[in-house]
Amino acid sequence: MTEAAPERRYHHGDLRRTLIETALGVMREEQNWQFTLREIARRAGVSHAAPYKHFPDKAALLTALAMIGFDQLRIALIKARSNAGGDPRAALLPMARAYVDFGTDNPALYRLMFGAEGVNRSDVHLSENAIGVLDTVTDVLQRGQSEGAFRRRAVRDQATACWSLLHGITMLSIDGLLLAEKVGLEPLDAAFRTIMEGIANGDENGRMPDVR
Amino acid sequence: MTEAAPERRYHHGDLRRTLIETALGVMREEQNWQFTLREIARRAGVSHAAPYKHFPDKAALLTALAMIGFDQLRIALIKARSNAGGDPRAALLPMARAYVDFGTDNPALYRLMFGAEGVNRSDVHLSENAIGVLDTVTDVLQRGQSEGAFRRRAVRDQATACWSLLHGITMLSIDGLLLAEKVGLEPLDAAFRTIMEGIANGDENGRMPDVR
DNA sequence: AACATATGTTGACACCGCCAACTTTGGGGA
DNA sequence: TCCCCAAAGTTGGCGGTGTCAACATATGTT
Repeated sequence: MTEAAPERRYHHGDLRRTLIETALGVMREEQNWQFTLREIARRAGVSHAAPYKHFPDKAALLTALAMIGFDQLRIALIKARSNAGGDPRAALLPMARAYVDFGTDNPALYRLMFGAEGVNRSDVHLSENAIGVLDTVTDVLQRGQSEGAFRRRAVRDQATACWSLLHGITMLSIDGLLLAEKVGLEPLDAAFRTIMEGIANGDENGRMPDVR
Repeated sequence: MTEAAPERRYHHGDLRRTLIETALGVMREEQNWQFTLREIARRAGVSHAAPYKHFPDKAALLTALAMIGFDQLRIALIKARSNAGGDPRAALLPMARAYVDFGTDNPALYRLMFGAEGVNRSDVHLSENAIGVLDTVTDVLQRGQSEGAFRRRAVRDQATACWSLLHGITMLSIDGLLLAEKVGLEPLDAAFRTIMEGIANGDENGRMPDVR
C-alpha cells in the first residue's frame, strides 16, 4: 500500500482517470450508462461540476469509455490469436470466443462501443482501436488463405461475414435473445459450425474441422 | 378528408395511438429516442402529464414502439419471402435485403428494438413479434433442407448463424462501420456470399448460387 | 338523471446537465 | 526566492426533465 492517508486535498491529482474508472465500475454494476455525471462525481468524492474540468460533457466521458473498450477488445483478440500458435485455422474459434466473451462479460460497455445515444460515433469508430478490431480478423483470414486452409475468396468478404456474425451473436447474447430452446446451449458453436463450412476447405476426407 | 375542424376537445379521443405515432415520427427525424415525454405531449397537443394516463413511464412507451418495430420487421420478412415464390433458395437473399433495409431505413427504431437503455427487454423479446422473426428464418431454412437445396445440418444452427449475421450487418451498417474501403460497396452481398457457401449445396456443377 | 370511471390539466418536487463566478493550488520564470 | 497565472477544484443557479398528487371534465352504464 503506497496509498498514504486519504486526506482530502483540494486537488484530486488524477481525477480524469478516477472518473473513467468509476464510470466503468458503475456501468458494470448497473449494466447501463444511465448513470448521472453527478453520481460519478459523488463517488469520486468531488463536487458535481468537477468532471467538467476534464470532459466537456457527458457524451465525451462515454466516448472515452468506448475507446477504452475497443482497445481492450483488440488486445483480447490478439491474445487469443497468439495463444493458438501460428495456425489460422486453430485461431479462428478461440478468437470468436474471446470476442463474444468480451461482450457478454461487460454488456453495457460493449453496447456503448457500438452506437450509444449521444455519443459521437465518428470519433469512436474512426479511432485506430476500432479499425484494429476488423484488421485483426482480416489478418487471420488472409494467412489462412495463404496456407490453403481457407477458401480463396475475397478476404474482405469473409472478414465482413465474420465480423458481422460475431457482432450479431454478441449483441443477441447480451440481449438474452439466443434462447436455449430455440438455438441450443452453445449458439456460438452453432453459428461457427455453419460459417466455417463457408470459409474453410474440407480436409483430405472432405470433413470440416471440428468445432471443439 | 373526413377530419373535421380540429377544434380542441378536452378529451383527445385517441391519444395513445397519437403518442405512439408522434414518437415514431420524432424518432425518425432525430435518429434517436432522446426525445422527452414532454415534447411528445406538446406535439400531440396535450399537457405534459397526459401521457401518463396511457403509459406508466417513458420506458413503457419505448417498449410499445419496439414491439411495433418487431411486428413491422416480421411482416417485411414474410412479404419478401412470398415475393420469391416458393423457392427457399431464391428467398434467402431477398429476405436478407429486407431485413437490413428495415434496419437502415429506421436505425433508431431498429436499435431500440434490441436493447435500449431502460426498456424492459424481457417484455419486448418474449413477445410473439420478436420470436416470429427468428421463426421466419428457420422456416425457410427448414424447407430448403427438405428440398435438398441446403445442407442437412441442424436447422437451428443455421438459423442462429443467419440471424446473427443479419443482425450484425444491420447494426454495423447503422453505425457506419462497414466502410467501403474496408468491406466493399455491398457488405451484405459480401457476407451473404460467404455464409451461403456454408449453407447451400452446390448445383450439379458444384457452383454456388449467384448472389445477384 | 346520476354517478363512477377514464382521461386530461395544473402545479409541484427532486434531480439532472451544464454554465458562470469564485477559490485553491502548484509550478515556472523574474 | 517570490510572485503570479493557469489548471483544477468549489458553490450556486438556470432551464428542463420524469413523475406524482390533486383537481377538472367527458363518457357511458344503470
